[in-house]
Amino acid sequence: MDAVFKALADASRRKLLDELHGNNGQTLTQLCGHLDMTRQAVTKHLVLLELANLVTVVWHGREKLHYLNPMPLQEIYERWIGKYERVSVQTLSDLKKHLEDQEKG
Amino acid sequence: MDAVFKALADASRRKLLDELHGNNGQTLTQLCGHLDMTRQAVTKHLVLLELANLVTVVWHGREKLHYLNPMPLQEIYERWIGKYERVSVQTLSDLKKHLEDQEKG
DNA sequence: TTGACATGCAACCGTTTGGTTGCTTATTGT
DNA sequence: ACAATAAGCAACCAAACGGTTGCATGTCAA
Repeated sequence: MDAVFKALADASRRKLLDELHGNNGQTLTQLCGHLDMTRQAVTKHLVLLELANLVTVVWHGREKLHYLNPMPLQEIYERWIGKYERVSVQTLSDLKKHLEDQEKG
Repeated sequence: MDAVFKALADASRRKLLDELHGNNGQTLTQLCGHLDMTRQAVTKHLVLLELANLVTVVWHGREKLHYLNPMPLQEIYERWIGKYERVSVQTLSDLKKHLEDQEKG
């Protein structure tokens, strides 16, 4: 879980996921074309994505094909974000107003 | 968006959100009770959560009350995670198998 | 076979992060 | 009035992060 959140914390890595979402199975050099940094930097980002299981690699000769794996994202939603759904947004603004009025009066 | 992902990247901060989810409106010292670090460290975490708009603060005398705001989480789901929902998980394993068979034969 | 191409590995570097300590300020309750 | 409580501010530190450069390895195609 921590690895997934960490992986998502960087904009370049989210961009890589976006690229694969648009065109799955790209090679490393293809992915490098979308980002303004060296191949090695992209490699490092991809390693983190692989560790988080967000990207799976298939070697094809000398080419490394990258595939998006959305499973961890669904898990994060189901097991983490989902539980915050029922927190009332109204509750907060109501309470804030209440306290402010209380201090004035 | 980036601030939210960054805020969620740390386990201590996610724990703080969890604590507020269980018991909303806690003071700073209350929140410190749940984490094994100094008050100042917790403050820093809370600042990031506030910047990400995940936590809203209401001052009440000398006490700082913290409230969970789940809105950014819902936005992340709707505007980011949601779009990955339709990526077929099957596609990947199928392709992987295909390529592996291809290389053997 | 050999050159070009796709990738890996390792060392290095500045900045950010997560935490600490020490001190200050402001509110509260007796 | 004053001691205790709740919190803020600033400096400092080690480790992690995001990126670079230089070189090595393996595969393909002419």
